[in-house]
Amino acid sequence: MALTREQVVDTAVAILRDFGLADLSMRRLARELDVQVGALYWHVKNKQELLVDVAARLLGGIPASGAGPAAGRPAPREEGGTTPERAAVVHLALRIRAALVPVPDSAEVVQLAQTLQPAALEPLTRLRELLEAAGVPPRHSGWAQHLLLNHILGSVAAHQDRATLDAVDAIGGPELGEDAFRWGLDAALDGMLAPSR
Amino acid sequence: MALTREQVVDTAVAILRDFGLADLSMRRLARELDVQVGALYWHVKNKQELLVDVAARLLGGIPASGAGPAAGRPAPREEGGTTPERAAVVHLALRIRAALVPVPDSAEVVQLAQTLQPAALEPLTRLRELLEAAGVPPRHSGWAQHLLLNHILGSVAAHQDRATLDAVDAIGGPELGEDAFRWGLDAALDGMLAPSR
DNA sequence: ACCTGAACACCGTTCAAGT
DNA sequence: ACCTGAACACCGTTCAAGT
Repeated sequence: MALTREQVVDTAVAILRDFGLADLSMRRLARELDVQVGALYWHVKNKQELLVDVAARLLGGIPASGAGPAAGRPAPREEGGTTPERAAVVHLALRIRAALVPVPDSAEVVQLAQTLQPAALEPLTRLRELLEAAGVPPRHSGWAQHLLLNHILGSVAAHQDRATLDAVDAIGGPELGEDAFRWGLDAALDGMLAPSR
Repeated sequence: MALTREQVVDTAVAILRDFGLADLSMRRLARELDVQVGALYWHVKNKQELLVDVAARLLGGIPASGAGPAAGRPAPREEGGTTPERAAVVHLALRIRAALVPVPDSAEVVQLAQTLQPAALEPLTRLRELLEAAGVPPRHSGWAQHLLLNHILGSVAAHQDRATLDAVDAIGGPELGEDAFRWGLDAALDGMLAPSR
């Protein structure tokens, strides 16, 4: 039976997950699927388009989660210094990070997809909506979204590079695990949600 | 006369600046220098090492600037809500961004260099020192440095991708210029320098 | 509609051999 | 010490031709 685009994307994700981006070539992909390279180009325009699909699949498993749309009215401050809307942002950010951390070079792939087709990555647009619900004014929510996304992707990349470098050479630098991520996330949110802004 | 490592790095920077990372191949570099490819490998271990040197040169032009070492004692709060130490951080971040923005794909190159040889990029270690001087506790300054660096590199990359995509296709998304950068920088610093942290 | 075979124009890296 | 020539093992993309 005929090859499908889904098979192509599935296999691409599998190669990325198991061997990293350097091994995710069109030729390797074709070999894995037992077809000639040219066959792939009937299902996919080019490699970039394929990587956008890969990124979408990586983030596709993230559920909509609770914390529904309470946009419009300003977020109420709670006694603990946080709000449910802010907690929803934190929760989504952690989910995105958790989805990417186990997949090598996923940060690079997501960044490419984000610049090529921002609308294709639903969880990232949701992040922006949640930021607005948490109190970031709409004229700044795009900036806020980018700040958080850079933090997430930077954290994922550093974490993975750390892991591979440790296995090879063992050089310096701070740990940059989930603790560092939460610290930066909280700091950024504190700043972005400050009453002055 | 003989080729030098400086010539190799200089020419690599020139290619990056004029044509981008996709055109910066060892073969193209050799052609530009009128030598065979193999000759490059006498002066440079491999392409990654070369790119570390390229990144160092891109950031090398940034002067030490004022705001000397006032580390140790806590930063005094001023009436304007800012301190000279904080201003020094902002100033350096803007200098780094300004140095990278005109060079295509420079964010990618710097990120690679930063993970490969963090100590090779002096302005980035200085950024960490300035953050400590501004009040970030040493156990968090590595995290803070990474948060700011991700913001800088993300801003540079988005700005450049924007420019190239606009020339081709014209798709959506926020502007993400220097205004966005300063907004995120101020927000992040507000959070990181908050008394609670 | 879907795929093969083969080509085009590239890569990074190595290394014997030359000067 | 410094470089050439040539090879090895790859790339992404295109496209006539087959079924």
